[in-house]
Parts: sequence; structure tokens; C-alpha cells
Amino acid sequence: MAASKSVKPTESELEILQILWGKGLATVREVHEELAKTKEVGYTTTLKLMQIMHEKGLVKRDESMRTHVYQPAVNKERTQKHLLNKMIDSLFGGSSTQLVLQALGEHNASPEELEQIQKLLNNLKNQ
Amino acid sequence: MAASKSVKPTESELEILQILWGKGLATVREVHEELAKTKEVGYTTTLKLMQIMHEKGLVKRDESMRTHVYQPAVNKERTQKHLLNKMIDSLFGGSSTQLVLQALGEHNASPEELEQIQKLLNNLKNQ
DNA sequence: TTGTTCGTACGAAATTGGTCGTATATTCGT
DNA sequence: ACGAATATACGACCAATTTCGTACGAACAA
Repeated sequence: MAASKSVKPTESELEILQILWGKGLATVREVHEELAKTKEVGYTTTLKLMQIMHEKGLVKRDESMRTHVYQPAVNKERTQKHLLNKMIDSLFGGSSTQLVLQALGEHNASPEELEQIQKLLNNLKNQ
Repeated sequence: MAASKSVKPTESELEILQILWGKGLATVREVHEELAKTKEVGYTTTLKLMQIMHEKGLVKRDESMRTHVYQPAVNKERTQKHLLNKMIDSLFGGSSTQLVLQALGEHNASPEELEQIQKLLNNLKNQ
């Protein structure tokens, strides 16, 4: 319930959600193993984080087995959209265009990606 | 010094920077007045925040008068870029294209803005 | 000149996010 | 059956952020 509304995962929670969005289902150990690849962190830290995320409604879990199985409870696109909008408001004065220009100018996208953007752009123009 | 390197303003600091970027120069009171329009906050809170930002090198100030005059010490575009990159990494798996698609799909840009993006896109294609 | 207003400085509480140690239960190999 | 490995729960702690009260000096108005 409350969850999908004002979702504001923290930095660490986002890392975990990323993994969960990728795997669909995962145990704490699996998530932890994944996290540990890029980060120095204790197992119980990961566990605690995921327990908190569960309280917050960011993830669901199946407790029927000794080893609980977790899955994301918030939609990836919705969460991205939400945080993106926050950033547009707080950092780009509400102008998504400004953000797009910055993003495109900086990172270099492949020709295929540019084509993808072009398509969307065409749609928007003819609408 | 250290400032312009790894700038990571907090949420509140960003709000203040926004105002400062807009005004160029401002006293604590001016900033506070502006903040108070959208937020319930005490004057000394704003003051303290700006003092801390000064320590961190996020803002400069002219102390020659009793009422200090502040100005941003970090570049707006650089800061935007920095935070944007962080978001791209943590939320869009490093793909700026994904972010662009989300941003464009959501907010509706004006024809002029779309044209602006188109121009940039053309540049990128021919490069 | 004297009290009210306005400014800075500073310390300290409250919050939040992240970290882990430790307790305790379950499972598994031998 | 028993010790090692593995799981969850939970409390404590630390650091960073945010909040504000209080002190105190300067400016100003009557």
C-alpha cells in the first residue's frame, strides 16, 4: 500500500533494488554476494537493510522457508520515474529538457541508442 | 579549493544553491525568505546551513559588512552533471539513454524544446 | 541613552542511514 | 548425536544532516 506512493529508497536500498529487479527473486545471501562484488560490506548489514526495506514495503518476502526469499515490491519504472522527477524539480528547475540535454551532452550513446531516442522524438513531434 | 572536485551537496544544500544560482548574490535573510515560501523552517536553521556550506566551500561570502553576502562557489552545470551521472549509474545501470527515454516519455516538452533536442541529436549522429 | 530589532556564532538535540556484534534457532555432515 | 555452518532477529553505535535555542554584538529609533 503505502509503498508504491512516496517511494524514496536510500542509496543503499537502491543498490539492493537494482539486484532484485535483475533477479526477480533472491535470498539475502544471493543479494549479499552480488553486493560484495563491488562493495565491502558485512552479511548482517545486508540482512538488516533488507529487513528494513521489508518494513517499509519496498520488498516482499516469502517466509515459508527458513531461508527467506525476497522480491521487489516496487515497480522499477515507477521508481525511476519518481526519482527522476524529483531530480528534474530540484536540480533542473522543472525542465526535463535541460536534463536531457545535459545527459546527452555528457555521456556518449551508441548510434543504436541515438536511433532509439530519435524514434521517440519523432513520436513526440507528431503528437 | 576541495570544493569543485567531488561536490555532493545534500538535499537542503541543493535548495539553497538553487536560490543562490538564481540570484547570484544574496543574504541569509533573502535566501531564508525564499525558502520559507515552500518550506517551514527557522531562520537560524538556514543560517547554520549556509555557514556549513561556507565551510565546505559550496558558497563564498563577503564578510566586510555586518550582513554577509553569499554567492555560489560551485558551478551549476558541473554540479548538475555530477549528480546526474550518479543517478544514471545508480538508477539506470549506467545507461544515459534509458534515463533520456524515461525523462522524455514522462514530461511533455514543447515543440521548441523538442527541436533543441533534435539539434543536439543531429550533432551527435554526425560525429 | 536605552530598549528593540537584526545579525552572526555556536552548541546541542533529534533524525536518519549505515554498520555490525551477538543471541538464538535450524540444518547438515560425519 | 554433536559440532560447524548458516539463517534471522535485534539492539547498539557511529557519522552525517537537520533542527533550533541561546548568547551576544551592532544598528537604529525614540
